[in-house]
Amino acid sequence: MADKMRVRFAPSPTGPFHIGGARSALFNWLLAKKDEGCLVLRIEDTDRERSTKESEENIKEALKWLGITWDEGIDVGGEHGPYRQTERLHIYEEYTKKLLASGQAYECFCTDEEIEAERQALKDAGKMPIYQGHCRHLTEEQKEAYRAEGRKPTIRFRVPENQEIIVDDMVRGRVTFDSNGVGDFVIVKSDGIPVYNYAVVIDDATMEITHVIRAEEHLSNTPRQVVLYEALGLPTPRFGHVSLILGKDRTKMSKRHGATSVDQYRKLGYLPEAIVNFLALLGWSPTGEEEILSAEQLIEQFSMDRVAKNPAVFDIDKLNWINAQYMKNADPAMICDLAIPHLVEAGYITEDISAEEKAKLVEFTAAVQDHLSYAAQLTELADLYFNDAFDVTDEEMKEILADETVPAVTSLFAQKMNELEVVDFAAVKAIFKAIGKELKVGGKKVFMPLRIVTTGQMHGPDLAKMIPIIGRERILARMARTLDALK
RNA sequence: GGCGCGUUGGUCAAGCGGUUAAGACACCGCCCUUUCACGGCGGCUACAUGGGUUCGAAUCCCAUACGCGUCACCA
Repeated sequence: MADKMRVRFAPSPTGPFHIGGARSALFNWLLAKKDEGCLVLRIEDTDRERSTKESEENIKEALKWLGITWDEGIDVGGEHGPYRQTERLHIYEEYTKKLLASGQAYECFCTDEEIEAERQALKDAGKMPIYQGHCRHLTEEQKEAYRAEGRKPTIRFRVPENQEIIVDDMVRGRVTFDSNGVGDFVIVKSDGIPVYNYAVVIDDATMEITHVIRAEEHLSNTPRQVVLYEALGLPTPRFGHVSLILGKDRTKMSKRHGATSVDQYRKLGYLPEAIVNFLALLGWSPTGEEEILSAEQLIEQFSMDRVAKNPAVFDIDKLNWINAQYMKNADPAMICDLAIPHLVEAGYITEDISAEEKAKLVEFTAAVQDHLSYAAQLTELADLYFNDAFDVTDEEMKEILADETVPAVTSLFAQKMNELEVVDFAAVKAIFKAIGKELKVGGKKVFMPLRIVTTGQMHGPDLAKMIPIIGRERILARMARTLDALK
């Protein structure tokens, strides 16, 4: 095709922006970037009950945060606007008139109750619960009678019978459906608002979308759309249905599976590059063996024929690992900023933290950032830095402190610390070395007691790094206090 | 229930008729580090089942099982 590729992302603003939506957006974006095509952002807000302005904002913010930019659509404009479905009602109306005039669509006066009863009866009889066409051939008199009753019609599309509907899918291959299994479906609700399956067709066609990349849950809807493209005489785009993202229990990701919105990950202190990297790997795989890939690399390598058919389970361990890779090279001040709300919430600091305290905290962050999967985890290490009043109750720790070498090690440590002019990493490291040498005890017998006595923990970041950050005063006070308590 | 899609290790996955069935995460072990981590090295574990087609099948076909999606005046 000579024309450039035009793809779109068309979320409905009905809740927090889901991680699955982010992946769909990402795939479209990667494809557009790769082919120097155009990504359109359209808002599908025909569900007026559930659509909110906040959700729309949330989606835009999340996309921007992830670095997914759109070339055309809400906010940025373009030649195919407007880009919000509720602002396009007049466009749909034109097409509806044509369909009605040609008899390809008709008014349906059935009530919810009638439809429901019919559906139930069919189900009970073990048949397909599709609309039986009760209103297919109403006369003008019958319609008038219904109107006089106060019934407001919906508009149904007359689905052609005995047709094989073919969807040539970029990821699934050729999928065929029988038109008899579809049933006349509603295209315009009784309030005059078009239904998703209808609006999406007109929008994609009039926006000249060439490739529709979306989640697999839409595959079963596609025959309806194909049949509409044909009826409207509009060009059908290429489809690509990407499989779903599942939770640990192999069902569609939902609240039960923990954090599911982009926002939640952002707040926990995950980095956008890591999320993008992780999402790209969920359902797509690179040719090479390297899995840590920048957006530029992803764009270069991305292609639809490497998109997997099978659904993928969201693996938080892998996300954590990928994020940790990006965290290592990240600016400690930034990580610290991301962690601060969590430190406040955990009660370690208050929001009005001084510049001096903040600087210390950044130092601390720098010392531990290799240990973090995401910024909020800093709270798990925060005791190290903030808690001067820990108690040693753990039996294993007590045992280590009961060793005969401990008194000598601790007192020599205190002495050497006090003699120090500058307390820095090299100096502390030298002290450890000297203690081991002078007392002829192994590394473990030097480090473990001192670690426990100064931090109340058995594991943690490099002690020689931590001591200068916590400071001589506090370190020695902690040690004295702990030793005292054990007597 | 109808229709549709899927099924390679615990997880993500490569594989497109002939491979010792890649790689990554997790897990385990070893090394490095006089602690802890990081890092390095190594190990563990897989083609859902049953029939075909073929000289040869993880790869092609058909059944079965299981999972998921969809059948709204939601998107």
